[in-house]
Amino acid sequence: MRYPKEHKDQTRRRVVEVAAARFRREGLDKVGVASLMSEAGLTHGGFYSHFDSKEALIEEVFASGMEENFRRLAEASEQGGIEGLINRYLRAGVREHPERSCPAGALGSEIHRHSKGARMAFARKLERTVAKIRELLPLANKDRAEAIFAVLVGTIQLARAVPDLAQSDRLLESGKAAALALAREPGQ
Amino acid sequence: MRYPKEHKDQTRRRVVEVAAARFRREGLDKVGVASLMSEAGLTHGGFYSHFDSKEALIEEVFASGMEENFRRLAEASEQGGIEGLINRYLRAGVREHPERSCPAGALGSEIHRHSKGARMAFARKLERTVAKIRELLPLANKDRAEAIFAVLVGTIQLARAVPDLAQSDRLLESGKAAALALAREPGQ
DNA sequence: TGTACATCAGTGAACGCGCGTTCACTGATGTAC
DNA sequence: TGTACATCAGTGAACGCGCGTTCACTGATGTAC
Repeated sequence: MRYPKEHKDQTRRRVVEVAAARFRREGLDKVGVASLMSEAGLTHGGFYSHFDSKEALIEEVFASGMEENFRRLAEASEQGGIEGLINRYLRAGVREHPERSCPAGALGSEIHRHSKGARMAFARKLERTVAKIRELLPLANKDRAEAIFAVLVGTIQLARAVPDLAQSDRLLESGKAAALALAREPGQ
Repeated sequence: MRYPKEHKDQTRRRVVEVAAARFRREGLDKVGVASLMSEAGLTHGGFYSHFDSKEALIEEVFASGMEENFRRLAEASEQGGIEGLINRYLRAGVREHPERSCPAGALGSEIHRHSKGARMAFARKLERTVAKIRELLPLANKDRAEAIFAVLVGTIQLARAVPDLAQSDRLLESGKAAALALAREPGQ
């Protein structure tokens, strides 16, 4: 078929994008290579001319996919500082759409079972997000950046897991209030 | 073979126990019925005289399994109050042994993809754990119980996901300090 | 300008494997007579 | 007390299915002459 030279890169990026969404919604294990490729408009055989294995795709997704989420959080913080970021992260709409949400929230408990490469890529993303939070904090509270992120991750997961909407909403509110308290109240 | 009357119940409990450990270590999807039964000393065919489906076992595990973890947290809080509970939850040893750890930490991001029954059973466990935390808090901070639990869940997951031990240790320390701050510092 | 050929992204059949589930069967023991 | 039979927890072969991966092939287009 001989495509224009940038064609293969475009295809690869499309597969990564599709995977980034599907993985977050359905989990890393539940999404098959064939269904991924077909959603990208291709057949499954071609997968291996782009990636060595499914695990290699997972690494790529953690390394270069899921950027929309970080961008959205950064934007929200430009408008509303740390409070803007917190509210954006724990919006009710985010609970219903894991496919566009934070990787740590969507896949947190699965990552440790994957390759070193995937975990390293995840760790780099985590560091960057924590750094973003840290720069929004007053000097005395900078060492709480990791924990603030942990409240957000834990809260969105619990809010998704619980089937009762009222209980879920309460979890979100409690998480927002506590994350904000950690950001603003003076440390010991 | 005709076994004594309490035999079947014992077998069922053994399967639930094995599943509770394996699920937390390997994930709900990665553990097969056959391997579960063989670890319980049985063949896979017998599974369906105990449970309607694998999903029914998952519900049972959330409903009645994983009790050791709650008991351990309750014990730690009898000795050391909320600080004892927090330190127990975020011990380095817990990071290395998801199979005996908190279901929310080990499976948090997978639960929302499962049956209503499983999610309801999880929600009940969550409520009980949050109530336990709440009773350890000073009056002014009782509404932070959910968020304190969320820090613990988020922190243990991030600490497990990250491959660098130093980064992981930092996450645990930050989580402990923040959870304690939420418990002790006066609310707004 | 026209023809022959090399390239290579993508195709689709095939692989071995483990999954969840079904079902006819086994055989030790409790129960009925 | 001794024998015949019912029970039922557990067995293991078989099912259809989707998985990740391999590989010989296709065929439109860029390149060489």
